[in-house]
Amino acid sequence: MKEMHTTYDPKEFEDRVYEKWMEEGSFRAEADPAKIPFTVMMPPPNITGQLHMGHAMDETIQDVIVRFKRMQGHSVLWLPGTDHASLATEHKIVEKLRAEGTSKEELGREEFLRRAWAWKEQYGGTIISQLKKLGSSCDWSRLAFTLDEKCSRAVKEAFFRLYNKGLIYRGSRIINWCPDCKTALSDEEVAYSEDAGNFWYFNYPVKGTEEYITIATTRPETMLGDTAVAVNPSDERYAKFVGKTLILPIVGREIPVVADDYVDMEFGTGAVKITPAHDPNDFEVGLRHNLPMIRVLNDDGTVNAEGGKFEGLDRYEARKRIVAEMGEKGLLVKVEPHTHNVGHCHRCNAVLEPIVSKQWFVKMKPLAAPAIHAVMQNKTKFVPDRFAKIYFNWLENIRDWCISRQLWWGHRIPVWYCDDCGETICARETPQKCPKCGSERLHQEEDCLDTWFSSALWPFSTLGWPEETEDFKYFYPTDVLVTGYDIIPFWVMRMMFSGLEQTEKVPFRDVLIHGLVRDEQGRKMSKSLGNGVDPLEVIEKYGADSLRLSLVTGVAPGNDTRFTDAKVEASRNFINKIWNASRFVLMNAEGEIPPLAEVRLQPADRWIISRLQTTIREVTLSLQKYDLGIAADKLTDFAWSDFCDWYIELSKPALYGDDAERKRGTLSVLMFVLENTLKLLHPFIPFVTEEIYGYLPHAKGSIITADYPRYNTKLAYKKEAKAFEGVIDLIKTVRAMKVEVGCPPTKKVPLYLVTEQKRLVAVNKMSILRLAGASDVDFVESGAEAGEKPVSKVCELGQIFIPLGQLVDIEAERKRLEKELERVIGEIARAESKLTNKNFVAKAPKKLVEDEAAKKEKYLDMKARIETQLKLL
RNA sequence: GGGGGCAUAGCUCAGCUGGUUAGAGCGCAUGCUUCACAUGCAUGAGGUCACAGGUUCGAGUCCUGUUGUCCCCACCA
Repeated sequence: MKEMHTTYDPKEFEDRVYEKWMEEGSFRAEADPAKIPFTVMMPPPNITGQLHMGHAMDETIQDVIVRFKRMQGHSVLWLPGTDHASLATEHKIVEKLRAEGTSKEELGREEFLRRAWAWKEQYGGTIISQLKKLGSSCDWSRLAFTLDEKCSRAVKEAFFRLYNKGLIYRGSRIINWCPDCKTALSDEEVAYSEDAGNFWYFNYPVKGTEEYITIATTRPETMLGDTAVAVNPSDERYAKFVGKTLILPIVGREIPVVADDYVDMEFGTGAVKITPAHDPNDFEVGLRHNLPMIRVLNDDGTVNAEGGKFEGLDRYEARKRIVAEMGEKGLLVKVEPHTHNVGHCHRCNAVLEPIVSKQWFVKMKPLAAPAIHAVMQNKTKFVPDRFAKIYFNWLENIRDWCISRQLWWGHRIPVWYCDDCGETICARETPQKCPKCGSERLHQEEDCLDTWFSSALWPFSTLGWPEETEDFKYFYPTDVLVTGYDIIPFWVMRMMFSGLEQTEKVPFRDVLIHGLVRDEQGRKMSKSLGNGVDPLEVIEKYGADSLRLSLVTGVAPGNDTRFTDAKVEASRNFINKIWNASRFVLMNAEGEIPPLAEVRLQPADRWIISRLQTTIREVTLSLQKYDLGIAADKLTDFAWSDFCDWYIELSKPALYGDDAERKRGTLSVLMFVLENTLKLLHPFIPFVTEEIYGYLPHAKGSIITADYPRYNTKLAYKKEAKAFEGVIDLIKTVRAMKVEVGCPPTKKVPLYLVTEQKRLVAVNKMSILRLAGASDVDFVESGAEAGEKPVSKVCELGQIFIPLGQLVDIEAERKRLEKELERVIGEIARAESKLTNKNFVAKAPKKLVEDEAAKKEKYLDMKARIETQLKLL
């Protein structure tokens, strides 16, 4: 047999183990009718992305679930992929081109796309290799990309269907425009932040009078596009002006004063300049009052021809000059500092401009309704369910989705226009001629679709939809979607309504939501703060298993968590423990080890086997509920405390003793428990468990495809396990007594026991001596037989006496006993108060009442013993 | 303005549908170099579960309110 290294060294085997899994095809999914499918779609990371801690956690959670289900015998498909991330990627490539001294306009669409694909080939794979480092057991043979042929086909199909149902339309509306990226954005892609700015108060002269109306604005440059001033209809201050005409300063345009409820009398001056082309609210006012819309900004944020002499200036330069000119004209009343929420581009952080523009939209109301119902009817469940509320809140307040982007890297909108008759044609394939006039002079819509339009189809586009492929039939709908709460509006919601609309099924049964990984101080990890921790560096230092375990322990679903080195270290220490415990078992494993069924089990054996069964049940239940943190907690507790600290220590007398049969029996139990523990641990720490599994003499195949342990009632040994807890309690009590009286732990002491469990103690005598640091155990009827000046303590098995002679400080011993007595009396009082409560006895479950009565008896017995001992002192 | 989270040991956090003496890790104290592991072992100190009410035989857990704190959405030009 190969020898295990003396220390746990993940670098030595992690890559090798992953290679082995790949070679064995362990991740490959098959549509096996004999099995129950279990499907998870990986949230596709952006091809531009680097693996960050958020991914690491998301991936780990999925991998734990997927490995668990695979071991349970499901036909598991975990489908990986990447997102073309149209805006993010295009932004990157544009920057690269700029550095090379060229631009996308210069290259033209075709050449630009060629470069983009080349870029994708070169860098798009990095995140994939990083996922492998983490141990992700996804089916790489099905690797998808939102811009590949399969997904593109689905996108066209979905668009086509929505268009024909009238759920996609083109129209001029106020949208969020990024002057840097030069594209429209959806409402969800706007990031608001409180920015310091100013409030400029301007006087607008009333035509033909000496009077003015004072308005306040945060964006003076938009005045170039003002087409009215609005006041509240019930505002008496301005009643006389309604219907009058103002002269827009600088521009000289005559604009009306209109009355509209939208205006808040309390805010600012109570008079609002109206710029319908550059503000969503003004846009609405403009529609109500039939105001002209005058767009004054170009796509790059400079002033256009409508701005007269300001044409060509950047918006901020124009702002400065306009303010200056208003000042010169004596129309600037005052300037106040003012912080307000400003929308920024999700991608490049530039300040967005609301601009009226012709774009494509998805009509949301008809799509949102079924998505709401599906969750209400529990067809899809959020875990934790509080996120359903957030989901509802979003969908109930949803507005139409702007899906067109003025970008090239993405799915080009499948719409063509006829150059002759102007007909709009939506088609799956490029049409040859206009169906209306027959003209062959057609040109395709220039715009691309929002990246999220293709992501929304991810659960089924990756399976070949709209074709009824084997994969689609077998693996769809998927079982669980794992993602962070920040993605609900972008993605979860859109997959839900898209899935329901296109496939008439919910795309997933459960949505498992996790929180954010924060830094040590609880701050969001971000590029600008530079506080992000690179998962790959952590893997390099501690191994992937340690990182994985640290990311799921002590974490509740949906809650944020902090990443600390200390946590990873704790995980590493645990894994090292497992490594060494395994090494211990294997070092002692000599000769033929009989299977568990052929072994006569000792009380300690039954105890650890029982504990294992309990752990199997608890861990399985927790994992089924997606309580990974609880599962990991129970598991580490069992493995470290019960197995390593107790059972292995208990096993040593047998292993080092002369009784060959008992030794083989103990080895059998050690091997059985170790193997099962490794299996339970495998989803969390796959590499090290696979590596150790390879050393087990009985193990067949790989642990990744082994059967997950099942709770076995026959091995539960509930009563015996409970009885054995008494032995553990005895050992702990003796240890504590020795420490309390200052007896050196190395000094072996004789024990005298008053107990009714003589057999149990006798059978475990060697272990008790070893673990408690005792020289001998004798049974007595009372403390009087326990030699000179014994200290005593009651424990579950009865009462322990240790004659310590000189070592004992009588006064200290009395105090100790009195304190103990006090505690016991307190417990008796507590139990009694419950038992004398008629309502408790009548209404509480019988079991609880019985337990309470038993407890009282136990404490009464203890009390009597302590009192006797006090008298003896 | 709307929605949501959090408040439990010095620190970071678990605690499911109400029922043990409220737990873990780290830290702290004390003691252990024996052959799996000092990335270890043992023992221990440390909590009026934010506050006030309520429901209940019974509340860290459910309800109402208060305070503090964080997040998301909307947004006053």
